[in-house]
Amino acid sequence: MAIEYKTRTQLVVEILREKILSGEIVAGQPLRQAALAEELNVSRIPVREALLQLEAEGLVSFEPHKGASATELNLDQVDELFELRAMIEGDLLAASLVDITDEALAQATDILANLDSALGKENAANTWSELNSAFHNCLYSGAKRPQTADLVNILNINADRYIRMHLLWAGGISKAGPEHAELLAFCKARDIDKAVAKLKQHILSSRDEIKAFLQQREAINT
Amino acid sequence: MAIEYKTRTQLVVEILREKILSGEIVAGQPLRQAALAEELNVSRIPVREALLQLEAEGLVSFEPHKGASATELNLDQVDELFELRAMIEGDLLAASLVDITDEALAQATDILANLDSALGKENAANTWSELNSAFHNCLYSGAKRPQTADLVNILNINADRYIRMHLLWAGGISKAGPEHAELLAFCKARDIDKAVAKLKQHILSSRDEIKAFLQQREAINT
DNA sequence: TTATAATGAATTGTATAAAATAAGCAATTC
DNA sequence: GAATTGCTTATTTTATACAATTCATTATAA
Repeated sequence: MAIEYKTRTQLVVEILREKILSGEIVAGQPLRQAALAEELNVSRIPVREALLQLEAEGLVSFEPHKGASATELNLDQVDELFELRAMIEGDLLAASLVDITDEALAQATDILANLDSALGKENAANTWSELNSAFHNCLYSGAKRPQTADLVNILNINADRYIRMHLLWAGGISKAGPEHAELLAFCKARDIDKAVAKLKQHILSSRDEIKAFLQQREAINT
Repeated sequence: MAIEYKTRTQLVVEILREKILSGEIVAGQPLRQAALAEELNVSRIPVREALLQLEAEGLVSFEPHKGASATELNLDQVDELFELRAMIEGDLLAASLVDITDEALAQATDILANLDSALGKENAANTWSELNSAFHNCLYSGAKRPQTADLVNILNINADRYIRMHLLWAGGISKAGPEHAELLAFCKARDIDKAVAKLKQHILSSRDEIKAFLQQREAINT
């Protein structure tokens, strides 16, 4: 595998994205260009460009002359985000299952095994969400829809913030394990309707768990 | 009305976006930072940042150390893009019609009148696509879904490139006029199912016209 | 002849310095 | 004393200068 060169901007994007997703950078907190530049030992230009890219991903908001901050997490966004995901990913899965390869399904099976064993271990939230993305992307690999796949990835980066928070504080999405298994079974049977229904239900049930958790937290913090 | 300050980057974004949408910057053509900077009388930094933003919108592709270029238009993308739009905008319209205001519907009626009279006049492509966006956004105004609305806008910016090209070369989307009128009638009757079906059919029929046109052009150019 | 390495011009990426802007505080006016 | 104006400072935005990379071209060797 070829090692790929990365510009400083790309590196800064990855570092900041990870810090935001993991919660190390807390929502709302201002992101000072000079401070980040010094901390990461680069100039402010790559920091600026990285912040701009993260804004496009929805993780950062950027106001002219006022600077950037990690976007806040809130209940209304969860609804919108997860419903968008259910709709788009459902459509993508349907398109994918028409001619998904057996290799892709076998790979998904492998990932699922790792996913189950990841829970409870060190750094569970990070590895879990990475494997979770890999699992879903694997199922979507049959659809030749690069633009839709890109869009799904952006939405998932945002959903990831909530999922990781939930994993971290509540220990996990309780129903995810069995739901993944059922989903994969329907995919292997090439039962498109049932697979899509299960996927949508899976996404919406994680939404419900996350919303319930957020509501609980909000109640405590008031 | 308050005058709003704009950074150079924002101005460059707007100028370049318009040039790409209007076809003045042709797809595939490399966008040299130094040349653009000199032409617009700014330094390369705002040009770079503008190009990055346009990449996030999908109008430009940016490869490290190789530079930027306006993305190419092609048939496969049309399919994906317009099908995504049909699905997402259909969903958004359904959510909107539940509690859309009469003012919004009246405004849509006004816009529609202007839309019909815009065809054939000078700069038809530009004003038409602007009014077209305004019309659709008006119908979606009842849905309180800011994230989805943002997404729809990004998709529409991309679709705009094809629509304008088609308007410019073929004189217009032939069925758009009557379809808009029917759509608005269903909305006023608050018939959600029929309105959504009409909207989807409207988006997909413009897709078909554009695809047919592109295929024709491809056939000529080979 | 062909493949490979060296060269240099063009271009992008990054650092640093200068300019522009916003927000808060002091000075002034009414 | 309230409101406005003018400064001060922190921060962002932009310009300029330099470093790194790519790509095309030429030179060299097998």
